[in-house]
Amino acid sequence: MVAKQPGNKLKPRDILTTGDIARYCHVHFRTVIRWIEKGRLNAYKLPGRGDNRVKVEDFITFLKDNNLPIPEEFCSTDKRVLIIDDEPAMAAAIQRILKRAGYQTQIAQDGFQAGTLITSFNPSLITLDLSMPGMDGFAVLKYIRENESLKNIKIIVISALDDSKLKQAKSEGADLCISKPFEKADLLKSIASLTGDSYIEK
Amino acid sequence: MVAKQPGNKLKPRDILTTGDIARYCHVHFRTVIRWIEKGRLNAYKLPGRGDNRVKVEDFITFLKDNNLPIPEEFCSTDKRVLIIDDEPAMAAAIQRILKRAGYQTQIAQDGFQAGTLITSFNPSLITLDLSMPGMDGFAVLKYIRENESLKNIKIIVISALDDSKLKQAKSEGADLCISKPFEKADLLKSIASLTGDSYIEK
DNA sequence: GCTTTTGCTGACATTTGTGACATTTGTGAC
DNA sequence: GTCACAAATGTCACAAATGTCAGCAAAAGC
Repeated sequence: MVAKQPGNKLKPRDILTTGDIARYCHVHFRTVIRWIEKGRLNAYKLPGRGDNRVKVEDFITFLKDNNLPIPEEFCSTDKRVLIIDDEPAMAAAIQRILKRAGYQTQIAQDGFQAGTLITSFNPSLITLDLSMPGMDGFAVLKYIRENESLKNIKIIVISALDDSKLKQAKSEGADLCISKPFEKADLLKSIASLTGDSYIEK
Repeated sequence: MVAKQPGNKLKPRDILTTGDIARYCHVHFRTVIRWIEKGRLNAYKLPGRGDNRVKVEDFITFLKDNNLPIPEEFCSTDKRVLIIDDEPAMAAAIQRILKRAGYQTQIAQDGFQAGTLITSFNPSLITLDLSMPGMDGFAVLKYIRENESLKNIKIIVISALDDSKLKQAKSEGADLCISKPFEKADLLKSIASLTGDSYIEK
């Protein structure tokens, strides 16, 4: 039982070296250093020789900014879905469908939970039930769209409300609306269209 | 700066080992020892084997000197207070008092905002109005206390509710209760007692 | 008392930064 | 098309920093 402390192994790598990035991008690490020097890629330096270290989020930002393909290891961040629904049965149903399709999911049953999870779970997409007691779905829409760090989150409204309300939701920031009851395939297709995944019929 | 509450189970770390620093910096502890040997990082040695120990303030100084990112655990030494209140006037009043006393503040006007801010603003203390339409203050208390990453946040309940409700709040996780209307000094004293700051009468 | 974990040391392997220089790529003019 | 030119990228050798490993002993837990 020597060495190899779990703490040093960083399973989910969140700090990268220039060499790591060179391998991911299939370029020479010298090139990576030049990207850093020119400020294209955000990094910080270790004391000694000045070795560069890059946070994964900075790397992802860099990749997105330059339309580079994102390595699979980091794609998991793109498959996180937050389900906002106060009815446990409905939330569980949505969760089951999404989990089976390979998405990571979390359920929020009220506004406070939704808020904590949206910043800590960091989903790339949320499903939002508009008609929840004690929570104004439209306010959530508005807040997300006006918040710089959240505005890129895709939002699918799932609701039993009438068409005029759904139209309003779209105008206030929802990317898509699905009316209850819905088909499993509809949900998966909608998500796939927003995340850029391909939807495979089963 | 460190809270010394009698009920505080989690002893705040103010002395670090090389292993701790290695984990924080995502570096091998051998490297940390070399930083110490070269005098880049201030440390002292224990008698026996000569184990290195680093004071948190020295570590922070080291991080700042070298522009390294500071782990979140050490950011919480800041005086960040989240004010959860749906009445803009009341929230603004509390904010004014706290700002003048040197605290960083943010206001959440509903549960969703409170949730997003509690994980993104990362406050070390929150003031919570229990009686807010559309949000159950007790549910918020419960959620915070049951959540591993939030449970260390201090909570001051500010409410016009009767004593039995305030007692209930305390039993469900509130550190202190203040009944409306309150004196400015009461609020500041309460906060100071929870954060370990000293309260200076003006 | 015991066992397990953690930290130090020294030797060695690997990675990274730097500078100089070669090669490739993109662009616009002809 | 091709030519010249600039910019980006790759290559190389060297030095320095960092990582790895094994053995040992102290520290921590029980």
